[in-house]
Amino acid sequence: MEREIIVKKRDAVATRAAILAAAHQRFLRESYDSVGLRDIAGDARVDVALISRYFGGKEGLFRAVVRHDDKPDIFREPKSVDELPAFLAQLVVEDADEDLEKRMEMFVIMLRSASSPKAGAIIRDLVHLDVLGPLSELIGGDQGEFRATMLLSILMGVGVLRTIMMVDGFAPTDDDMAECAERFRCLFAAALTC
Amino acid sequence: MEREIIVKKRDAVATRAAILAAAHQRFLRESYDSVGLRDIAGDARVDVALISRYFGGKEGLFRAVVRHDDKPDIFREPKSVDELPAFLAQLVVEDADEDLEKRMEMFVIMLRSASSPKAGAIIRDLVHLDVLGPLSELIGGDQGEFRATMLLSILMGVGVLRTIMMVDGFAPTDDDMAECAERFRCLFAAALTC
DNA sequence: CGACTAAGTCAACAGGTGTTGATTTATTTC
DNA sequence: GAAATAAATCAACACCTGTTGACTTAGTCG
Repeated sequence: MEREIIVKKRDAVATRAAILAAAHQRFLRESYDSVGLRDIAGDARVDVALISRYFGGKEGLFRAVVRHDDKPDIFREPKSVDELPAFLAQLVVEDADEDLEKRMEMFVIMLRSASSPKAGAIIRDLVHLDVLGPLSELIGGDQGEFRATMLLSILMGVGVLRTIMMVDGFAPTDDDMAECAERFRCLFAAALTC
Repeated sequence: MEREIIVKKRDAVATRAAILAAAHQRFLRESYDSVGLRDIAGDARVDVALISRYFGGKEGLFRAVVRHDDKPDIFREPKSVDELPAFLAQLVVEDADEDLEKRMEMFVIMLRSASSPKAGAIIRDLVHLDVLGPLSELIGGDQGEFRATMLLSILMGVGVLRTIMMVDGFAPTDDDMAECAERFRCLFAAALTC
Protein backbone atom coordinates (compact mmCIF):
# COMPACT_ATOMS: atom_id res chain seq x y z
CA MET A 1 0.00 0.00 0.00
CA GLU A 2 1.54 3.19 -1.14
CA ARG A 3 1.48 6.14 1.13
CA GLU A 4 -0.21 9.09 -0.39
CA ILE A 5 2.07 12.03 -0.50
CA ILE A 6 0.71 15.48 -0.89
CA VAL A 7 2.88 17.38 -3.23
CA LYS A 8 2.38 21.05 -2.84
CA LYS A 9 2.92 23.03 -5.94
CA ARG A 10 5.61 25.60 -5.59
CA ASP A 11 3.75 28.86 -5.65
CA ALA A 12 5.31 31.81 -3.92
CA VAL A 13 2.24 34.00 -3.90
CA ALA A 14 0.07 31.13 -2.67
CA THR A 15 2.29 30.35 0.30
CA ARG A 16 2.63 34.04 1.04
CA ALA A 17 -1.13 34.25 1.15
CA ALA A 18 -1.34 31.14 3.31
CA ILE A 19 1.07 32.64 5.81
CA LEU A 20 -0.87 35.88 5.82
CA ALA A 21 -4.16 34.09 6.40
CA ALA A 22 -2.78 31.95 9.18
CA ALA A 23 -1.20 34.97 10.85
CA HIS A 24 -4.50 36.83 10.63
CA GLN A 25 -6.31 34.06 12.46
CA ARG A 26 -3.64 33.78 15.12
CA PHE A 27 -3.38 37.50 15.79
CA LEU A 28 -7.15 37.58 15.95
CA ARG A 29 -7.11 35.30 18.97
CA GLU A 30 -3.87 36.08 20.76
CA SER A 31 -1.57 38.99 21.31
CA TYR A 32 1.49 39.77 19.26
CA ASP A 33 3.84 38.48 21.91
CA SER A 34 1.87 35.32 22.58
CA VAL A 35 1.86 34.17 18.98
CA GLY A 36 4.97 32.37 17.82
CA LEU A 37 6.14 32.21 14.25
CA ARG A 38 6.21 28.44 14.49
CA ASP A 39 2.52 28.43 15.37
CA ILE A 40 1.70 30.42 12.28
CA ALA A 41 3.98 28.35 10.11
CA GLY A 42 2.34 25.20 11.41
CA ASP A 43 -1.12 26.45 10.56
CA ALA A 44 -0.07 27.45 7.09
CA ARG A 45 1.79 24.15 6.62
CA VAL A 46 4.90 26.03 5.75
CA ASP A 47 8.44 26.13 7.01
CA VAL A 48 9.17 28.77 9.64
CA ALA A 49 12.08 30.18 7.73
CA LEU A 50 9.80 31.27 4.92
CA ILE A 51 8.11 33.81 7.15
CA SER A 52 11.25 35.73 7.90
CA ARG A 53 12.17 35.37 4.26
CA TYR A 54 8.94 36.65 2.80
CA PHE A 55 8.03 39.30 5.33
CA GLY A 56 11.42 40.24 6.69
CA GLY A 57 10.54 39.11 10.18
CA LYS A 58 7.73 38.93 12.69
CA GLU A 59 7.25 42.66 12.78
CA GLY A 60 6.98 42.84 9.03
CA LEU A 61 4.45 40.03 9.03
CA PHE A 62 2.28 41.82 11.55
CA ARG A 63 2.49 45.02 9.56
CA ALA A 64 1.45 43.10 6.46
CA VAL A 65 -1.51 41.62 8.30
CA VAL A 66 -2.92 44.89 9.52
CA ARG A 67 -2.36 46.62 6.21
CA HIS A 68 -3.37 43.88 3.84
CA ASP A 69 -6.81 42.66 4.79
CA ASP A 70 -9.97 44.63 4.58
CA LYS A 71 -8.55 47.41 6.61
CA PRO A 72 -10.89 49.35 8.86
CA ASP A 73 -11.81 51.82 6.19
CA ILE A 74 -15.23 51.86 7.74
CA PHE A 75 -15.26 55.61 7.90
CA ARG A 76 -13.94 56.21 4.44
CA GLU A 77 -17.28 55.39 2.89
CA PRO A 78 -19.21 58.46 1.83
CA LYS A 79 -21.60 58.59 4.72
CA SER A 80 -23.35 61.50 6.29
CA VAL A 81 -23.13 62.22 9.99
CA ASP A 82 -26.86 61.66 10.34
CA GLU A 83 -26.79 58.02 9.42
CA LEU A 84 -23.59 57.40 11.34
CA PRO A 85 -25.23 56.25 14.60
CA ALA A 86 -27.40 53.69 12.87
CA PHE A 87 -24.47 52.47 10.84
CA LEU A 88 -22.24 52.02 13.86
CA ALA A 89 -25.02 50.31 15.79
CA GLN A 90 -25.46 47.88 12.97
CA LEU A 91 -21.73 47.36 12.93
CA VAL A 92 -21.73 46.45 16.59
CA VAL A 93 -24.83 44.33 16.77
CA GLU A 94 -25.06 42.69 13.41
CA ASP A 95 -23.85 39.16 13.37
CA ALA A 96 -24.96 37.88 10.02
CA ASP A 97 -23.25 40.19 7.59
CA GLU A 98 -19.92 38.59 6.90
CA ASP A 99 -18.44 41.67 5.36
CA LEU A 100 -19.00 43.80 8.44
CA GLU A 101 -17.74 41.06 10.67
CA LYS A 102 -14.56 40.93 8.67
CA ARG A 103 -14.12 44.60 9.23
CA MET A 104 -14.58 44.31 12.94
CA GLU A 105 -11.88 41.66 13.04
CA MET A 106 -9.27 44.25 12.31
CA PHE A 107 -10.36 46.15 15.39
CA VAL A 108 -9.93 43.04 17.48
CA ILE A 109 -6.47 42.41 16.10
CA MET A 110 -5.52 45.95 16.90
CA LEU A 111 -6.92 45.72 20.42
CA ARG A 112 -5.20 42.44 21.15
CA SER A 113 -1.68 43.57 20.34
CA ALA A 114 -1.88 47.24 21.20
CA SER A 115 0.13 46.76 24.38
CA SER A 116 3.06 45.02 22.78
CA PRO A 117 5.93 47.46 22.35
CA LYS A 118 6.63 46.60 18.72
CA ALA A 119 3.11 46.01 17.50
CA GLY A 120 1.76 48.95 19.45
CA ALA A 121 3.64 51.50 17.40
CA ILE A 122 2.30 50.06 14.17
CA ILE A 123 -1.23 50.07 15.49
CA ARG A 124 -1.12 53.60 16.81
CA ASP A 125 -0.21 54.92 13.40
CA LEU A 126 -3.01 52.94 11.83
CA VAL A 127 -5.58 54.25 14.27
CA HIS A 128 -4.66 57.85 13.74
CA LEU A 129 -4.40 57.73 9.98
CA ASP A 130 -7.07 55.31 8.86
CA VAL A 131 -9.68 55.54 11.58
CA LEU A 132 -9.59 58.64 13.71
CA GLY A 133 -8.65 60.97 10.90
CA PRO A 134 -11.47 60.12 8.47
CA LEU A 135 -14.00 59.85 11.27
CA SER A 136 -13.29 63.24 12.79
CA GLU A 137 -13.24 64.73 9.32
CA LEU A 138 -16.65 63.24 8.61
CA ILE A 139 -18.11 64.61 11.80
CA GLY A 140 -16.51 67.98 11.28
CA GLY A 141 -16.72 71.04 13.44
CA ASP A 142 -14.32 72.17 16.10
CA GLN A 143 -15.47 69.35 18.34
CA GLY A 144 -15.09 66.79 15.57
CA GLU A 145 -11.98 65.22 16.97
CA PHE A 146 -13.42 65.01 20.45
CA ARG A 147 -16.58 63.34 19.28
CA ALA A 148 -14.73 61.00 16.96
CA THR A 149 -12.67 59.87 19.91
CA MET A 150 -15.81 59.33 21.91
CA LEU A 151 -17.37 57.19 19.19
CA LEU A 152 -14.24 55.18 18.76
CA SER A 153 -14.02 54.70 22.50
CA ILE A 154 -17.40 53.07 22.57
CA LEU A 155 -16.54 50.95 19.58
CA MET A 156 -13.27 49.85 21.12
CA GLY A 157 -14.82 49.28 24.50
CA VAL A 158 -17.50 47.03 23.12
CA GLY A 159 -14.86 45.13 21.22
CA VAL A 160 -12.72 44.71 24.30
CA LEU A 161 -15.49 43.47 26.52
CA ARG A 162 -16.98 41.13 24.00
CA THR A 163 -14.15 39.43 22.26
CA ILE A 164 -11.29 39.84 24.70
CA MET A 165 -12.89 39.89 28.13
CA MET A 166 -15.61 37.55 26.89
CA VAL A 167 -18.45 39.42 28.51
CA ASP A 168 -21.75 38.40 27.01
CA GLY A 169 -23.85 41.10 28.54
CA PHE A 170 -25.06 42.29 25.18
CA ALA A 171 -26.38 38.94 24.07
CA PRO A 172 -27.64 39.63 20.57
CA THR A 173 -28.78 36.05 20.32
CA ASP A 174 -32.45 36.54 20.98
CA ASP A 175 -34.94 38.15 18.73
CA ASP A 176 -34.46 41.38 20.64
CA MET A 177 -31.53 42.09 18.40
CA ALA A 178 -33.39 44.99 16.88
CA GLU A 179 -33.95 46.45 20.31
CA CYS A 180 -30.28 46.06 21.11
CA ALA A 181 -29.35 47.85 17.91
CA GLU A 182 -31.72 50.66 18.75
CA ARG A 183 -30.05 51.09 22.12
CA PHE A 184 -26.66 51.39 20.55
CA ARG A 185 -27.97 53.79 17.92
CA CYS A 186 -29.28 55.96 20.71
CA LEU A 187 -25.95 55.83 22.52
CA PHE A 188 -23.96 56.78 19.45
CA ALA A 189 -26.35 59.61 18.75
CA ALA A 190 -25.86 60.84 22.27
CA ALA A 191 -22.11 60.79 21.82
CA LEU A 192 -22.54 63.03 18.79
CA THR A 193 -24.89 65.54 20.36
CA CYS A 194 -23.58 65.72 23.90
CA MET B 1 38.65 55.56 50.28
CA GLU B 2 36.12 53.08 51.41
CA ARG B 3 33.37 52.08 49.11
CA GLU B 4 29.99 52.66 50.54
CA ILE B 5 28.03 49.50 50.62
CA ILE B 6 24.30 49.55 50.94
CA VAL B 7 23.30 46.79 53.26
CA LYS B 8 19.70 45.93 52.79
CA LYS B 9 18.07 44.57 55.86
CA ARG B 10 16.63 41.15 55.38
CA ASP B 11 12.95 41.72 55.51
CA ALA B 12 10.73 39.27 53.72
CA VAL B 13 7.60 41.37 53.74
CA ALA B 14 9.51 44.43 52.57
CA THR B 15 11.04 42.69 49.56
CA ARG B 16 7.73 41.08 48.82
CA ALA B 17 6.19 44.51 48.75
CA ALA B 18 9.02 45.86 46.61
CA ILE B 19 8.48 43.11 44.07
CA LEU B 20 4.77 43.76 44.07
CA ALA B 21 5.25 47.47 43.54
CA ALA B 22 7.75 47.00 40.74
CA ALA B 23 5.50 44.47 39.05
CA HIS B 24 2.58 46.88 39.29
CA GLN B 25 4.52 49.59 37.50
CA ARG B 26 5.73 47.22 34.81
CA PHE B 27 2.35 45.67 34.12
CA LEU B 28 0.93 49.16 34.02
CA ARG B 29 3.06 49.97 31.01
CA GLU B 30 3.49 46.70 29.17
CA SER B 31 1.59 43.50 28.59
CA TYR B 32 1.96 40.34 30.59
CA ASP B 33 4.01 38.64 27.91
CA SER B 34 6.23 41.62 27.28
CA VAL B 35 7.32 42.01 30.85
CA GLY B 36 10.13 39.75 31.99
CA LEU B 37 10.68 38.65 35.56
CA ARG B 38 14.24 39.95 35.34
CA ASP B 39 12.93 43.41 34.51
CA ILE B 40 10.77 43.41 37.60
CA ALA B 41 13.52 41.99 39.75
CA GLY B 42 15.89 44.67 38.48
CA ASP B 43 13.47 47.45 39.36
CA ALA B 44 12.92 46.04 42.81
CA ARG B 45 16.68 45.48 43.27
CA VAL B 46 16.03 41.89 44.09
CA ASP B 47 17.19 38.56 42.79
CA VAL B 48 14.98 36.99 40.15
CA ALA B 49 14.70 33.74 42.00
CA LEU B 50 12.87 35.43 44.83
CA ILE B 51 9.89 36.13 42.62
CA SER B 52 9.21 32.52 41.83
CA ARG B 53 9.87 31.73 45.46
CA TYR B 54 7.54 34.27 46.95
CA PHE B 55 4.74 34.22 44.43
CA GLY B 56 5.06 30.74 43.01
CA GLY B 57 5.80 32.00 39.55
CA LYS B 58 4.98 34.74 37.08
CA GLU B 59 1.31 33.86 36.98
CA GLY B 60 1.07 34.00 40.74
CA LEU B 61 2.79 37.36 40.78
CA PHE B 62 0.33 38.78 38.28
CA ARG B 63 -2.57 37.42 40.26
CA ALA B 64 -1.14 39.04 43.38
CA VAL B 65 -0.81 42.36 41.58
CA VAL B 66 -4.38 42.52 40.36
CA ARG B 67 -5.79 41.34 43.66
CA HIS B 68 -3.59 43.23 46.05
CA ASP B 69 -3.67 46.91 45.16
CA ASP B 70 -6.62 49.17 45.41
CA LYS B 71 -8.71 46.87 43.35
CA PRO B 72 -11.38 48.39 41.15
CA ASP B 73 -13.96 48.34 43.84
CA ILE B 74 -15.28 51.50 42.31
CA PHE B 75 -18.77 50.16 42.18
CA ARG B 76 -18.81 48.68 45.64
CA GLU B 77 -19.26 52.07 47.20
CA PRO B 78 -22.81 52.76 48.28
CA LYS B 79 -23.79 54.97 45.45
CA SER B 80 -27.15 55.55 43.91
CA VAL B 81 -27.79 55.13 40.24
CA ASP B 82 -28.64 58.80 39.92
CA GLU B 83 -25.20 60.05 40.79
CA LEU B 84 -23.47 57.30 38.84
CA PRO B 85 -23.02 59.26 35.58
CA ALA B 86 -21.41 62.20 37.32
CA PHE B 87 -19.18 59.91 39.31
CA LEU B 88 -17.99 58.01 36.27
CA ALA B 89 -17.43 61.24 34.37
CA GLN B 90 -15.28 62.51 37.18
CA LEU B 91 -13.46 59.22 37.17
CA VAL B 92 -12.64 59.57 33.50
CA VAL B 93 -11.79 63.24 33.34
CA GLU B 94 -10.34 64.04 36.70
CA ASP B 95 -6.61 64.13 36.75
CA ALA B 96 -5.82 65.62 40.13
CA ASP B 97 -7.31 63.15 42.54
CA GLU B 98 -4.60 60.63 43.18
CA ASP B 99 -6.92 58.10 44.70
CA LEU B 100 -9.14 57.89 41.64
CA GLU B 101 -6.13 57.75 39.39
CA LYS B 102 -4.84 54.80 41.35
CA ARG B 103 -8.12 53.07 40.78
CA MET B 104 -8.03 53.65 37.09
CA GLU B 105 -4.59 52.08 36.96
CA MET B 106 -6.05 48.71 37.66
CA PHE B 107 -8.23 49.08 34.59
CA VAL B 108 -5.19 49.82 32.50
CA ILE B 109 -3.35 46.80 33.84
CA MET B 110 -6.32 44.65 33.01
CA LEU B 111 -6.62 46.06 29.52
CA ARG B 112 -2.94 45.65 28.77
CA SER B 113 -2.73 41.95 29.54
CA ALA B 114 -6.23 40.82 28.69
CA SER B 115 -5.09 39.15 25.49
CA SER B 116 -2.40 37.02 27.04
CA PRO B 117 -3.66 33.47 27.45
CA LYS B 118 -2.59 33.09 31.06
CA ALA B 119 -3.28 36.59 32.34
CA GLY B 120 -6.52 36.79 30.39
CA ALA B 121 -8.21 34.09 32.44
CA ILE B 122 -7.33 35.84 35.68
CA ILE B 123 -8.62 39.15 34.41
CA ARG B 124 -11.88 37.79 33.10
CA ASP B 125 -12.75 36.43 36.50
CA LEU B 126 -11.91 39.73 38.11
CA VAL B 127 -14.07 41.69 35.70
CA HIS B 128 -17.07 39.51 36.24
CA LEU B 129 -16.85 39.29 39.99
CA ASP B 130 -15.53 42.63 41.13
CA VAL B 131 -16.72 45.01 38.46
CA LEU B 132 -19.60 43.82 36.34
CA GLY B 133 -21.39 42.08 39.15
CA PRO B 134 -21.60 44.98 41.60
CA LEU B 135 -22.28 47.47 38.84
CA SER B 136 -25.20 45.59 37.33
CA GLU B 137 -26.54 44.98 40.80
CA LEU B 138 -26.39 48.68 41.53
CA ILE B 139 -28.22 49.57 38.36
CA GLY B 140 -30.75 46.83 38.89
CA GLY B 141 -33.73 45.96 36.77
CA ASP B 142 -33.92 43.32 34.10
CA GLN B 143 -31.73 45.43 31.86
CA GLY B 144 -29.18 46.00 34.59
CA GLU B 145 -26.60 43.67 33.15
CA PHE B 146 -26.97 45.11 29.69
CA ARG B 147 -26.53 48.68 30.89
CA ALA B 148 -23.67 47.77 33.17
CA THR B 149 -21.89 46.28 30.19
CA MET B 150 -22.56 49.44 28.22
CA LEU B 151 -21.09 51.65 30.93
CA LEU B 152 -18.08 49.44 31.33
CA SER B 153 -17.59 49.44 27.57
CA ILE B 154 -17.28 53.19 27.53
CA LEU B 155 -14.97 53.14 30.49
CA MET B 156 -12.79 50.49 28.91
CA GLY B 157 -12.84 52.16 25.53
CA VAL B 158 -11.69 55.46 26.92
CA GLY B 159 -8.95 53.67 28.79
CA VAL B 160 -7.82 51.85 25.69
CA LEU B 161 -7.68 54.91 23.49
CA ARG B 162 -6.03 57.12 26.02
CA THR B 163 -3.40 55.06 27.72
CA ILE B 164 -2.77 52.27 25.24
CA MET B 165 -3.42 53.78 21.84
CA MET B 166 -2.23 57.15 23.09
CA VAL B 167 -5.00 59.13 21.50
CA ASP B 168 -5.23 62.56 23.04
CA GLY B 169 -8.53 63.57 21.53
CA PHE B 170 -10.06 64.24 24.90
CA ALA B 171 -7.43 66.72 26.01
CA PRO B 172 -8.50 67.61 29.52
CA THR B 173 -5.59 69.99 29.76
CA ASP B 174 -7.40 73.23 29.15
CA ASP B 175 -9.79 74.94 31.43
CA ASP B 176 -12.64 73.31 29.53
CA MET B 177 -12.18 70.31 31.75
CA ALA B 178 -15.54 70.97 33.31
CA GLU B 179 -17.13 70.98 29.89
CA CYS B 180 -15.44 67.70 29.06
CA ALA B 181 -16.73 66.16 32.26
CA GLU B 182 -20.21 67.35 31.48
CA ARG B 183 -20.04 65.70 28.08
CA PHE B 184 -19.09 62.40 29.61
CA ARG B 185 -21.75 62.73 32.26
CA CYS B 186 -24.28 63.19 29.51
CA LEU B 187 -22.97 60.15 27.67
CA PHE B 188 -23.11 57.92 30.74
CA ALA B 189 -26.60 59.13 31.48
CA ALA B 190 -27.61 58.24 27.95
CA ALA B 191 -26.20 54.76 28.37
CA LEU B 192 -28.41 54.34 31.41
CA THR B 193 -31.61 55.61 29.88
CA CYS B 194 -31.35 54.34 26.32
C1' DC C 1 18.48 17.10 -22.19
C1' DG C 2 21.13 20.58 -19.43
C1' DA C 3 21.48 24.97 -17.18
C1' DC C 4 19.44 28.30 -14.55
C1' DT C 5 16.59 30.22 -11.24
C1' DA C 6 13.16 30.41 -7.93
C1' DA C 7 10.97 27.86 -3.83
C1' DG C 8 11.35 25.24 -0.15
C1' DT C 9 13.96 22.55 3.49
C1' DC C 10 17.07 21.66 7.22
C1' DA C 11 19.86 22.59 11.04
C1' DA C 12 21.80 25.52 13.92
C1' DC C 13 22.57 29.88 16.10
C1' DA C 14 22.54 33.37 19.84
C1' DG C 15 19.66 35.27 23.10
C1' DG C 16 16.01 35.27 26.23
C1' DT C 17 12.36 32.89 29.16
C1' DG C 18 10.68 31.11 33.79
C1' DT C 19 12.09 28.03 37.23
C1' DT C 20 14.80 25.12 40.52
C1' DG C 21 18.45 23.28 43.56
C1' DA C 22 22.41 23.93 46.21
C1' DT C 23 24.89 27.29 48.71
C1' DT C 24 25.97 31.25 51.47
C1' DT C 25 24.72 34.84 54.50
C1' DA C 26 22.22 37.23 58.04
C1' DT C 27 19.06 37.15 61.85
C1' DT C 28 16.90 35.18 65.70
C1' DT C 29 16.50 31.79 69.54
C1' DC C 30 18.17 28.97 73.10
C1' DG D 1 28.39 32.44 71.99
C1' DA D 2 26.38 28.34 69.46
C1' DA D 3 22.62 26.38 67.04
C1' DA D 4 18.71 26.95 64.21
C1' DT D 5 16.07 29.21 60.96
C1' DA D 6 14.83 32.36 57.67
C1' DA D 7 16.48 35.29 53.62
C1' DA D 8 19.01 36.06 49.88
C1' DT D 9 22.41 34.60 46.29
C1' DC D 10 24.43 32.09 42.56
C1' DA D 11 24.58 29.15 38.79
C1' DA D 12 22.55 26.34 35.94
C1' DC D 13 18.63 24.04 33.90
C1' DA D 14 15.54 23.07 29.90
C1' DC D 15 12.83 25.30 26.81
C1' DC D 16 11.36 28.51 23.48
C1' DT D 17 12.14 32.69 20.66
C1' DG D 18 13.18 34.90 15.95
C1' DT D 19 16.53 34.70 12.49
C1' DT D 20 20.19 33.20 9.23
C1' DG D 21 23.09 30.48 6.11
C1' DA D 22 23.92 26.49 3.52
C1' DC D 23 21.74 23.02 1.15
C1' DT D 24 18.28 20.47 -1.78
C1' DT D 25 14.62 20.31 -4.82
C1' DA D 26 11.22 21.68 -8.32
C1' DG D 27 9.93 24.27 -12.38
C1' DT D 28 11.29 26.73 -16.54
C1' DC D 29 13.69 28.21 -20.51
C1' DG D 30 17.00 27.68 -24.17
